[in-house]
Amino acid sequence: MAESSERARVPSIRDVARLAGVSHQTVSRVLNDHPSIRPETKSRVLDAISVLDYRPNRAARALVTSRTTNIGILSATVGEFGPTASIASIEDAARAEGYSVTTVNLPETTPEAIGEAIRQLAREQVSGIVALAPQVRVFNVLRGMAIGVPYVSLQTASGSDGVTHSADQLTGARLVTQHLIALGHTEILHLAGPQDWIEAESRMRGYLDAMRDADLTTFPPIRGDWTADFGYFAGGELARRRDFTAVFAANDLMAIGLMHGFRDAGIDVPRDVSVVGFDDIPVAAHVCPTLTTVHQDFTELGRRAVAILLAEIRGEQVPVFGALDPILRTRESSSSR
Amino acid sequence: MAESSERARVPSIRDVARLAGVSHQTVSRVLNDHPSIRPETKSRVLDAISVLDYRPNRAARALVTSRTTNIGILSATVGEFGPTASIASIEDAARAEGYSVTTVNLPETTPEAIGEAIRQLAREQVSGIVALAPQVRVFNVLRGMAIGVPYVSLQTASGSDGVTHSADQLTGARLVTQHLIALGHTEILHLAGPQDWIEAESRMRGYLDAMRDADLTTFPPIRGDWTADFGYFAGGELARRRDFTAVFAANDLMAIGLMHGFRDAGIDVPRDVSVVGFDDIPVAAHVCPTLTTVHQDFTELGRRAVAILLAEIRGEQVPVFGALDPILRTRESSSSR
DNA sequence: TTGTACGCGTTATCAG
DNA sequence: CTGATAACGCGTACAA
Repeated sequence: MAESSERARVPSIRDVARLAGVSHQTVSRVLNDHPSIRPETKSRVLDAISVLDYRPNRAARALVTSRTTNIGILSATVGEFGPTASIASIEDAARAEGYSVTTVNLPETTPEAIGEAIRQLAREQVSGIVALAPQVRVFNVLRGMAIGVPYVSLQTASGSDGVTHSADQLTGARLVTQHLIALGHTEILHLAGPQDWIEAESRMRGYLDAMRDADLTTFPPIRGDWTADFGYFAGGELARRRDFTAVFAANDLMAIGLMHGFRDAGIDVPRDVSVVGFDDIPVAAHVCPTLTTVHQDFTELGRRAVAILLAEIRGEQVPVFGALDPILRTRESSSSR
Repeated sequence: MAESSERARVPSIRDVARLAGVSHQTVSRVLNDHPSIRPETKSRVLDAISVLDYRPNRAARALVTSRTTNIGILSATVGEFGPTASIASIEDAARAEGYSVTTVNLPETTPEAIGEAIRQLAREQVSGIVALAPQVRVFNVLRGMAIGVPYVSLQTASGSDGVTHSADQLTGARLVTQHLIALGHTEILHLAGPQDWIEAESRMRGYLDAMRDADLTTFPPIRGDWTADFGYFAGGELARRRDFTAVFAANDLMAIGLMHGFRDAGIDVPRDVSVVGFDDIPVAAHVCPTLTTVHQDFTELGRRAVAILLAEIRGEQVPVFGALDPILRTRESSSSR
C-alpha cells in the first residue's frame, strides 16, 4: 500500500565525491564554480552529479552561509488584480533564476504587523524581499526598518529612493484625463483610491496635473476604497449632483460599480456621463458599456523587480529600467460631448 | 550611512543554555516540549529565551530533521479569482500555525513540469503540499508521484481519495440549472470549462443531472477556456442559432463575455436569453445586467485545506469537513420565460 | 589544483 | 530528569 512512499536516501555531496573519486570539497568547488579547478576533474564531478541526480541540500547551505536562495514577498494587498499578476510573475522569474519564493500577507498595515512580517521573513533567512506595499505607511516602515537584506518595493512612487519600481501611474492618469478633455469634457470628477495608497496619490496627481494644464477647474476628489461596491454607492450619490460630464475612477472595479450606480439612477453612460477606469482588468473589455481604461503590464513589472533584486543580492550592477509605459485603451464608456 | 544595516549576532541555543545554566540539550528539550523536564528548569530556560529574544534557527533544524515548517503550494492556475483567494487564505492560516508558505506556479501541466515543481518543493523540504490542481492530469500525476510528504488537493472532485477537498461544484451547478428550469426555461445551453478541468466536469455533470431530473433534453456543451474573451466569441456564434432561451456558463468571466457577445448581436439579456454564471466574482453584482451566479467560499476552502494538511503532518486525527455549501445568488441576468 | 579539519545550530542517542 | 557526544550536509580556512 505504501510501497512508494518511503523516501530513498538523498545523495549528499560526499556520495558525489566518492563516485567522482575526489574529495567532497572539490565537489563543493565545482558547485560554486570556483575558478581553480581542472576542467577534466570538473567534468568528472559533473558526471557524477548527473548520474546520482544530486541536488545540494538547501538547509545545510543556509545553515553555513546564513543565507538562502529564497526571496520573500511582502504583500499588503487583499487580492487585487494588479499585485496578484505581479506576484505570479515574480514567482516565475525567481524560479527561473533558481530562487524560491515565500509569501507573507499583511493582514493589517500597522507598524507592528509589518515588523512581524519582516521578522518572519528574516527568520526564513530570505536573501531579499519584494514588497508590494502600496500604502504609504508600509513603505515608510519598510524603509525605516533596515532589514539587513536588499529589498525592492513595487507599486510605489518611482524615484523615492532607488529601490522602488512601478509603472508610471502619473502619466497613465494624465493620459486618461487628457483623453476626456480631448473629447470635449470640462467638468471632470475624480473618484480616487484610499488616502494611504501611493498609487491613489499618483493617479490623483495625474488627474490634477492634466486638469491644470488644460486650465480646467478641478473638483475635490472623492475618496473610495477600490471596491466595485463603493463605486456603486458613489454612483448613487453623484447622481444627485449633476455638475459634471465625466468621471475618472482610479481603478476599473470602482469604475464598473460606478457605472452600475449611474445606471440604477437613470444616468446613461456614455450619453449622459463618460466614465474611465484604470488597470484594464480582464472584464473591462466586456462590461456594458465597455470600459475605457489604462493598461498596465503587471507581469513585466514583476519580472523587473526580480531582476533588480537579484542584482542587488549578487552585488552586481543594478539594472535601471525606464518607467513602464501605460497604454490607453479607448472603449465605449467615454464619448465626446 | 549604514549604521543600522549591520546585523547583530543572533543568539543560538547555546547562549540560552549558558544564561539558564543548563546544557544546550536541555534547552532543546524545552523547545520541543519534551515530557521529562523539571518545571523549574523549564521556566528558567524560558526566561533566558525571552531575555535573549531567542528564535530557533530554521535551517539548522531543517538540516537535522530534514523537515521544515514550510508548506508548499503547487498552483496550476493562471490567476483566476477562486484559487487566488484560496491561496491568500492558505497563507494566512498557515502563518497562524507557525508555518510559512512557498508557492510554485506551474507554467504548463505536462507531467515533466509537474514533476519538476514537486521536486523543487521536495528540495525545499516542505513538510506538506497544498495542490491547487484543477486539471485532471495534474491530479493524476500528483497522486502517482508518491511525494513522500502529505498533500491536500484543492478544487478537485471530492471523495476521490480522501486527500482532496472542494466546494460542492456539482450541487452548485444543479442549483443554478434548477433555478433556470424553475423560471420556465426548457432549452438550456451549457458553456463548459476546458475538458481537462475537474471543476468543469463537475459543473457540467450538475447541469446534465438537473436537466435529466427535469426530463429536459440537453444540448452538447460548448467547451470554453474560462476567459471572458471566449465567452464573447461564443456569444457571437450562438447568436446565429436561437434554439435556446438560457445559458449556464461554467464561470462568471465567460458569462460576462457571453452577455457582451449577445449584446453586440442584438440579443437582450435577460429578455431574449437568460444567462447565469458560477463563482460570484466581485464584479458579478455590478455588470449589466447583474449576474445570477453561484457563490463559493474560497477563503474557507483554503482554511480547511490547511487544517487537513497540518493534521496529517502532525499525525493527528484528520478533520472531516462536509462539502462547502454553494449559494445561489439570484440577480437580473436570469428571468422567467 | 586538491584535500583535511573544523564549525554552522539543532536534534537524536545513549549514559548517568 | 539531565548532560555528553555524535550526527545532519555544506562552506571556509588552511595545508599540501
